[in-house]
Amino acid sequence: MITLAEVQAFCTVARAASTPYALLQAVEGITAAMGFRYFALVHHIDLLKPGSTAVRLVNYPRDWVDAFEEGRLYAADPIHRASHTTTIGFAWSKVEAMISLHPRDHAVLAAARSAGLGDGFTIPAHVPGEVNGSCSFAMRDGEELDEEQLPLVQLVGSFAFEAARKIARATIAPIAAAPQLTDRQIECVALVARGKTDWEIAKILGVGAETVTQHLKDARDRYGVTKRTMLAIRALFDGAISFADILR
Amino acid sequence: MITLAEVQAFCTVARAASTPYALLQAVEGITAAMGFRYFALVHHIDLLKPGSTAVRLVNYPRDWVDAFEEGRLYAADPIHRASHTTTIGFAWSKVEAMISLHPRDHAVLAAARSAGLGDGFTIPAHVPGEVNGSCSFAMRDGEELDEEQLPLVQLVGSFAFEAARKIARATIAPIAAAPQLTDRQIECVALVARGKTDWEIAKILGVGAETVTQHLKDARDRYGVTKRTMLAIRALFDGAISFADILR
DNA sequence: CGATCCCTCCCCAGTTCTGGGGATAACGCA
DNA sequence: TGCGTTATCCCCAGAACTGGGGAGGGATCG
Repeated sequence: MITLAEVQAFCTVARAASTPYALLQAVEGITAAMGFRYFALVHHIDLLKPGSTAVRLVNYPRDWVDAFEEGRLYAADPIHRASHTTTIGFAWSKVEAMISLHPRDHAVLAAARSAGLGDGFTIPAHVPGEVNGSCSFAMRDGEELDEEQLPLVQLVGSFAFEAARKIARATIAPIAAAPQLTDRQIECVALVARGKTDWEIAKILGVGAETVTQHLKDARDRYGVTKRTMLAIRALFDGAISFADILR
Repeated sequence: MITLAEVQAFCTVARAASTPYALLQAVEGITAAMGFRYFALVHHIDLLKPGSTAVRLVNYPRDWVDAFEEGRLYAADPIHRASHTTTIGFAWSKVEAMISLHPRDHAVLAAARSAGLGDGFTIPAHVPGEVNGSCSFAMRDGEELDEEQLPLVQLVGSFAFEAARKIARATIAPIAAAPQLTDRQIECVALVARGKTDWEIAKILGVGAETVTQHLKDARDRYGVTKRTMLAIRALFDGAISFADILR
């Protein structure tokens, strides 16, 4: 059982780490201290792509890492997908309650188990405009999570990811600086995201159709995209609009 | 000084809270126990807009709340802006090191102080595709933060926000059960979400353009939508595709 | 075996979007 | 006062999407 003091000590060390290796050692130590066997501190993108400088600190079983990269699961992995739906850590056993699992997902989970991974706990790490990431800790197959300890595990995960992010920040290019849309542009984009045509949006806002077309033209320019679909999704991603605005 | 056990107890209570009022009471209790005076658990959007299902639990001084809403600071507030750049909590005194402050921002901070707010600690809460949010705790002006305690404060903030998010979600009528798309349909939708045209998708997948058009036609039918933008967003919402699939 | 689903391809007519050009007026800021 | 930003409106041509229709082949399941 780990103590709060140990977590704070880890936090201090992690914050001070200036190289991935230094952080890796600190994470290795705390992982064992928390009773876990494996950890994975990653951004959810293709980590093998040349030129990638994303966060990647992993000690998962070799077989599973290979299978994961083989299958390009960065985005598709059910644990990662589940981490996109919450702000706090969750046990892997709860994933079924968080997202709907495709048969393919069950296959992924089974493959992870057969590679030696047991239950685990994943802490999401999102920053608007940056690639999503997460910090996971896992047991060997057959071992059980210590529920009591999970809040501290969550703290460790958050600190570890932020430390890794700080180290990588110098080299990670943000997806793109989130441009600021005007109020009117946001209103138009929100309605686009609801599947409205320019003409319908114009009726709703009480302006001319040409005006709406112009607002959307400007908004596309700001994001540097050429399709209204991309516009809606980018606006969603950085929080200019939200699902709550769109779906009812 | 609060203990980990108290945090865990709060977590249990918060998780069980099914109404904003129940959560409010729990947050009030823990705020005092942590030695803070004020809290603000909010989404960074216009909280007065009718029909909003956003999170909003606040006990800031009345003057400041009014000034805040008057100035529509939801996304412009320097504390909120700073919270958009990190995954872990931060003391307000560190904001200058996180973002560049305009004279306007200094005015905002001065106004908050003169309304009675002292130093504070803010925990960001981001979920891709949702409005950004945060949970802040603040002292009276003149009092000092207890550095030792901040990790626990961060935990409390995370749990509180997630609990509020859960309650806010429950008030939204559940969306129609997610239809299952075929593999090919999902591939097409993922590329649509990246702003590709049918012709481009056809080239990427190595099939005829008519085939892609057909897959997207079928996918729209399954979701009961008529626009590819809606299709992409619905698929995003229920996890058929993810932001990581789209943005790199 | 038949039924059902999935993937593939095709045609067509009408609607909608996109990227070029324009323009005017109002507002705040320096 | 001038400059930038925002919001509003207008025209046009070509590209893209949408909703109808139809059709063949393969896999799976009862």
